[in-house]
Amino acid sequence: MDDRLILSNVARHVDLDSSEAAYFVSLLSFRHLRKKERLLEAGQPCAHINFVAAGILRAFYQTATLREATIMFAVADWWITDMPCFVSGQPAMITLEALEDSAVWQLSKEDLDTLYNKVPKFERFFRILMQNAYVREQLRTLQNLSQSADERYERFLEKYPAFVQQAPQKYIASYLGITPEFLSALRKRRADLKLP
Amino acid sequence: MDDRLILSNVARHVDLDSSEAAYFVSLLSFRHLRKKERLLEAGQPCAHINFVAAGILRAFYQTATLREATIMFAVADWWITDMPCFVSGQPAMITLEALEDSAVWQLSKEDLDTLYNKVPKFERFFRILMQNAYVREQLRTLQNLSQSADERYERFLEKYPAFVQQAPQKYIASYLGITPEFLSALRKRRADLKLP
DNA sequence: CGTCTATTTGAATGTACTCAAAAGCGGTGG
DNA sequence: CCACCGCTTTTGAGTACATTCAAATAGACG
Repeated sequence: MDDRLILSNVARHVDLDSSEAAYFVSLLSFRHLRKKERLLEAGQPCAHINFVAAGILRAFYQTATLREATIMFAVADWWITDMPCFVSGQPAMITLEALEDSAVWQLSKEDLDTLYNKVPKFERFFRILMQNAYVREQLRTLQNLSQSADERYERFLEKYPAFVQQAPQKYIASYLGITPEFLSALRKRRADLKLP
Repeated sequence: MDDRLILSNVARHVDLDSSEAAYFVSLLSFRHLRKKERLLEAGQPCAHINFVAAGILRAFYQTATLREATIMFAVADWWITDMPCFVSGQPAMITLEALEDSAVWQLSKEDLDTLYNKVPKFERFFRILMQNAYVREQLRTLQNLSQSADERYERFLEKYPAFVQQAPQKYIASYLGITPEFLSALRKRRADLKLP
């Protein structure tokens, strides 16, 4: 399997020598996913953190009223898991599903704990990863609080043009916290304003 | 100054020997804040991460329409800063204000970077801190997306009873993403349902 | 006590949702 | 190759949740 992408991802924040890199790679397992296949199902134990090697995944939460809230999308070069449950050991609350044929590297919680102890550089790596994730999530909260659905959609288009290509509209709506019908109406209004 | 609280906070995740603890404390500076005094003002450089030793702080963002979005509250034993700007070096987007007379320990970005290198255990400590912050923020996003204002207020009461005592209602409203008038109406409705 | 700010109240408005149905689109099998 | 099936997106009418604005009331602090 081609481990260059994940190694270059790690190399963005820490320098590994070749034996550290080899050890890290030895802990990973590679997995293919068909479109609509699930990497994690709500209720199951969340034992892995996943690095997307190819394709696109979606993390979503099934609400009480049988609706879905999309937590995040992850394309190649992104990490994704149910972090609350990965950390706490509780059963997963979210489901991870492939939006198209995809491939991931998986690292188990036990192996990650071992890795932290054997190669402490990974403490730094995941510290930076968590820090960035926190920052992204906080900015998202800020936008949810201070902006209208229309503005949030605008920011989403700017920030994640890749997702707009690859994710069905109804999932984008559920990421923005609006109904698909309303997103459709927003888009129509935008088109009417700009084209004629 | 009494450094026991901050040392016990660190001790929750990593064990420091006495020289490491002494070194850590030597990097901290202590600061008192009067009620309404600001520890950080939007537009200024965000040079410090802060540990609340006493009192309560609020982090808020001033929106385009001159309204405020409350990002978080922090009581004693919590860490707070404008993380996006602390990390990136950009000018602060948020303001940190004391809701009552308070006291904080401050650690500068440069000193923290030095600390990471001299005492790598702090990589682990802040990795866990960032991880917890990310998890909290993601759960908040989830609630914002999937719950009504009424439910969000209910969860807030359960999760942060301390804040409800200490923060004025209008700030709680702006944390929940609703207007003070609407929170007042919600509370009235709750009272009418439960008391008679 | 008086002033200033926070909270409450109420009416009118707007933003986003629900429900239902039609139209569009993609994949699959005949 | 195209016709059909299932799923996504669009459209529209009626409704609910939350906001705005204005004014009254209540609380905090000097």
